[in-house]
Amino acid sequence: MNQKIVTRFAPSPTGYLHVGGLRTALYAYLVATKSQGDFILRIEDTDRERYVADGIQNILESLTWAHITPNQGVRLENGTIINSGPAGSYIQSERLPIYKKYVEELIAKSHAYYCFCTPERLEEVRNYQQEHKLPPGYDGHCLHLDPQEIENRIRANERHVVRLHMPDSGETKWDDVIRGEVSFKNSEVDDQVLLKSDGYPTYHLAVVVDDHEMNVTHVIRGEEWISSTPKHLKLYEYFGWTPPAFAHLPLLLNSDKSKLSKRQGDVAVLDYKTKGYLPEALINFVAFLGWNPGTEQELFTLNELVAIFSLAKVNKAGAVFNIEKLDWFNREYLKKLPPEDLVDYMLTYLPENYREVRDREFLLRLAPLLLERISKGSDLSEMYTAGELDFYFENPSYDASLLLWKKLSDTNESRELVKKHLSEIAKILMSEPHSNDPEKIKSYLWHYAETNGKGEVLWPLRVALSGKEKSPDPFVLIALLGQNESITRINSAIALL
RNA sequence: GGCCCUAUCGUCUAACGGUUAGGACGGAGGCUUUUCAAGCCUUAAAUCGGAGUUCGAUUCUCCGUAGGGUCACCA
Repeated sequence: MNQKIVTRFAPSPTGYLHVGGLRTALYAYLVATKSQGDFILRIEDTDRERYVADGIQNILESLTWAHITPNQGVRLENGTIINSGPAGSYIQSERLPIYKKYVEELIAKSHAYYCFCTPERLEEVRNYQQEHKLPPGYDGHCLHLDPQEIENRIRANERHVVRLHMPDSGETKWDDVIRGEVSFKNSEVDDQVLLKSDGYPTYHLAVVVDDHEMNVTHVIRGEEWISSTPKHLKLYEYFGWTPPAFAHLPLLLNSDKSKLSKRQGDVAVLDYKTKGYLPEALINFVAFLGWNPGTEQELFTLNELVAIFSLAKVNKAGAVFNIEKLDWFNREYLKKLPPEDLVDYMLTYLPENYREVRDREFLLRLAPLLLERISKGSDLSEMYTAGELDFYFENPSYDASLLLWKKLSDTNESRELVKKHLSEIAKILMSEPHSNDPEKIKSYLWHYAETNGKGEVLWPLRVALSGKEKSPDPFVLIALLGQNESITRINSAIALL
């Protein structure tokens, strides 16, 4: 691929970055990076009412966490927000004069016109159209205003907007990278507002002007933009610009197939971070929502995705965001974590004081045991809350009857038998010369268990060590706890019986 | 309602117009086993419906149906 591709991700800072946005950003990043082109981050903050103060921060944090980093426009460098590139500012609210200039050009060419209609009148028009089942859209009321009247009303400071003048015949079509040819009749496209009465551009104007000024070659965005693409195409035509390629991505869906929303689970990227999903897992998962490599490989690093990704293999139908599959990806990536990282990961989901109780060596042994039983960090927090983790850090307390294997009835004879086994095991553990050699100990214990009945020996031993009905096996626990602590726990069990 | 988009297992998806319609997640069963987890093996599960084109449609066309998107001085 020798064409240098320029893509952009252009969120508006109205809250948090959600996973759908993450996928859009990912695809745009992959396509640009693959061609060694530019991936721009632009902030579309032309709606002052929905503006959220730390919106930009949240977007950048989310992308940085996911390793999707723009090389132009707004980005994070050493924790501070920078905004730079050949096009000047990449925050639209700082580009107002540019939009104004282009709007004036459009008006001069009669491709746009002033409109003085009040919100109330527009509301009435809408209601009328709805009642009479007419196609919706602006009725052209201000299209043919007398130039002198326009001038007077503007001079009188009457509130006004500027609208795009769509032709009433013909059609607008384009060859969508993902969907093939899409076309709309011009008469069915609304005379969209381009410049609002507060002097800010609408999305439709700003996106076209900026994509052009920033040399964007591929517009990669969600399917919800399909129906406004004709307006954008008309603007390119009116300005005499070559339009970029358009790729409209399939939507991400809730399990009921509606557009992915907060109601049915987490949608914010940082929520997934908080829950303990690894960025590699989220990225890998989200990459597969609407795309596949055409092979049976499912695990890809970001760089591998860069190498193999292609818009040509993106499919058209919406994709349900299936958290179970995400969990699987996360488990796969958890398995790949180096031991030290695993400990740090585990520790962030356990109470502070837990790291004081045990030394690093112990935690290094513990982490794989725990991580094998969860999908994500928040599962650990839940296990802790449920009291399932305490025995790793302190002597467990439990009912003596738990020490009896299911095949033994709770009689004095049984208790004596268990007591005998535990005493024998304690002896084995205390005896030299196999101290501190888990493998040696295991072979001795295994031998004892095989000759005396595995269930009758191993079950009470495991319970003595864990105090739980379910836990890792006793050999693993002895290796984890060490000989001395194991003996202590066994003796406590004997005392219980 | 107008316009637009979409349609393969429950979910993500694969299949030059010719396959026993494949894989993954999840499910079920089994092996292993003192319990749990992991691992391994096995298994159930899909081409929305109807026409047409064709020797042959999951695949191409049309019509239905269903779902979704969009119809703001929001993006």
